[in-house]
Amino acid sequence: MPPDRTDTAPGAPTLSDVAARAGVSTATVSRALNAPSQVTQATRDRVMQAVRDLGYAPNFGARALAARRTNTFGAVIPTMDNAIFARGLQAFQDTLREHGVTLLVASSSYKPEQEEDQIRTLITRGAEALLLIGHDRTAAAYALLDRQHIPYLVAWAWDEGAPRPCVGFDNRAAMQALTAEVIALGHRRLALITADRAGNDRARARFEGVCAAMTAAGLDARALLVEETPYSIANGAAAFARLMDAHPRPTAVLCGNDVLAAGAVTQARALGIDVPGDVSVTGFDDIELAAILTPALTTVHVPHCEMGRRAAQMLLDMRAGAAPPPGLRLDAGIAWRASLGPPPVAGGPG
Amino acid sequence: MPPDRTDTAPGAPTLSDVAARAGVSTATVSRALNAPSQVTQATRDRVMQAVRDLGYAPNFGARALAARRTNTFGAVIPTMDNAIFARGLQAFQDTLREHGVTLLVASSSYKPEQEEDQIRTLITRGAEALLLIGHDRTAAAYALLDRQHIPYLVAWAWDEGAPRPCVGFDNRAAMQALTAEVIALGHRRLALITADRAGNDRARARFEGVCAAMTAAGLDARALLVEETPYSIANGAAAFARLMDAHPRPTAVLCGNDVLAAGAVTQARALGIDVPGDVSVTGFDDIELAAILTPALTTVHVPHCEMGRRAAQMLLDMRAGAAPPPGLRLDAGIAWRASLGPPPVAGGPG
DNA sequence: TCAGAATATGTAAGCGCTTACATCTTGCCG
DNA sequence: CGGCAAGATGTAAGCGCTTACATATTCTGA
Repeated sequence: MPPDRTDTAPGAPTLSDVAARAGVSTATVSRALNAPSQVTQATRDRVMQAVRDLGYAPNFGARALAARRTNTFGAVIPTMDNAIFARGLQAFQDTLREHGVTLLVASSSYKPEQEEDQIRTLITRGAEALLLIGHDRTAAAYALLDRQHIPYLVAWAWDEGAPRPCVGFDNRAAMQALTAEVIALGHRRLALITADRAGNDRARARFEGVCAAMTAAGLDARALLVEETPYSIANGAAAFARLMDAHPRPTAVLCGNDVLAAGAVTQARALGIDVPGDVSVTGFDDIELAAILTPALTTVHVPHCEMGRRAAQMLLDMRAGAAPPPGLRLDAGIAWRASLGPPPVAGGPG
Repeated sequence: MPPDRTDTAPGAPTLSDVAARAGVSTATVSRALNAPSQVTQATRDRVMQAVRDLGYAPNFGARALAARRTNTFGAVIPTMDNAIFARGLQAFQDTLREHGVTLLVASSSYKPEQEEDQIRTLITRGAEALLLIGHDRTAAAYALLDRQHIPYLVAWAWDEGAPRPCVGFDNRAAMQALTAEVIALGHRRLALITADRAGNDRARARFEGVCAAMTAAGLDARALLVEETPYSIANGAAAFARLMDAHPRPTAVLCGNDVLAAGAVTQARALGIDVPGDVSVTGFDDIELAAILTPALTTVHVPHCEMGRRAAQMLLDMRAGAAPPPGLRLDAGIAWRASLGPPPVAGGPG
């Protein structure tokens, strides 16, 4: 006979409430829930009925504590404000779910200390593996990850000889390729609207890509006009406005991502500047927004979904004890749309 | 002297590892972490040093189990794919954080069974209160919430005499007001692109608002062309294309939200249809996208931030034992932009 | 019919933490 | 200088669950 606790439970129902109601032990309830095949059909039915009657929901903390596993992964992304990480993360999550793993997402607002905090929070909540964006973070954050023996993977960035497992594309090479196309169209006076480069290796790599392309084409990279501002449409618009005050004006404004580019394109309209007739604009990321802007944005296409899927697979393997895999490089191509064209003849009114 | 456990801990460091290293008991470590004022400065320093040395991160589950509180709230939103809920949720989260509460977010993909699942998951993970979107959900979901004694709040919807605490705006009235303006501009042939109305009381309310405005203006609501499709830009575009095949064509296409409207506007351009010259388009929600579309979208402005803040405050009060508050009605106005104008003269080419 | 295998269920020991309570210091006052 | 309040720290009992192990119970074949 199962133990018959006093049934004056005032709080939420627990396993033993269910056990009492079903007339079995807590062990049997636990098995009925987690390993149904080990329990008689009849018993199982009784247990399930009790679960339903009581509106029982297991206590995750207690379960994790006892079972010493959580089936939970974590991801810390810089921001949820825009859609940059949305699609990749969705694919990541979907793949994890197929393997019975829940994803917890936190955001760092591009602040290193906050990222460290969020990593700690996710560990605290039982994350068995973590997805992180880019390589830049505090030594303390890496130390914490090591001390806790948490497998982690850097995504949205692939670098030659990176010392950590990573999956992504070569930000530098992709931006260099796009810039080379811009230059090939005849543009000579270039500008870049970039996110803050401090603490953001992807932004730095993209900046370097622009410089490399200029140098390779025989242009002076020091002549690149640079506006640095946090990612947002409004900031992109403001930065674009500042660039249009330069003399001579740039004929092409490269943007560190599509959100900044959206601001640039919108601001161009407000200023009565034709894109791409007067000024060309390019983005980076190829989020949904890029295609519905007017004009539609020429941008670097990032393989969001594949990256998310691969990241999930790699982390699952690592949790299972696989050796840290080598970096996985994915291709980022160019999505050609309307916002990029040749410069105005005679270099424009600048 | 504190107990000196064997220090061959292979896994992540625990409280007693920290205690051993600092030369104190686990109770003292716990206090140093949670109630620093109860511990001598010297002891506290020693503990903190040990925490740092070991890379200790507390175990949330164990803590929740012992302390019987989690300081965690949950929210189940229909989707994270688009930005509809982003701003409100951000405000909700920010307000909670000010009060030391962490937010866990889950999404239901507009599926009732999945929502029930997610509610259960959040409860399982220790949510002490829940934010839900709209009133429509399974009886089982409500039963579960009651049985678990979880305070919850319905947001993004306010209804006359709703039987549950809610905070939001009157979807029906807002859509009716916008439709009345459309009609006042001279439009007579109206169409509506709406999300699936089954299981979505907001979508139904908005539909009813359109009908009510038509009836009030002496038009036959049965003449309203309705396209029902899940929220997405692509679906909005497809629905718009179908509507443009109607004879006679509608002169105004109302959309159940801004995402559908973005699809409609984009598709109009693709079809060579001028907005608002040939056809007017309106949205609902006033997300960031609305302002940067071409033409910018006339839409219903929703007080996202205030709603999020108020929701947080109400739920915090409820957790503290306050009686369920009466529904809180916020105002939703109209954001006038370029996509709405008078119908073409002579009713257009339809 | 019965031993022994296979299956179903119960018992009870923690998982890592918090906290009521007990114990030990310290400081202060008469 | 004793005694006691106040403060600092230690002890140990669980929180709700899983799971190794022990204990029925049923089934199988000779």
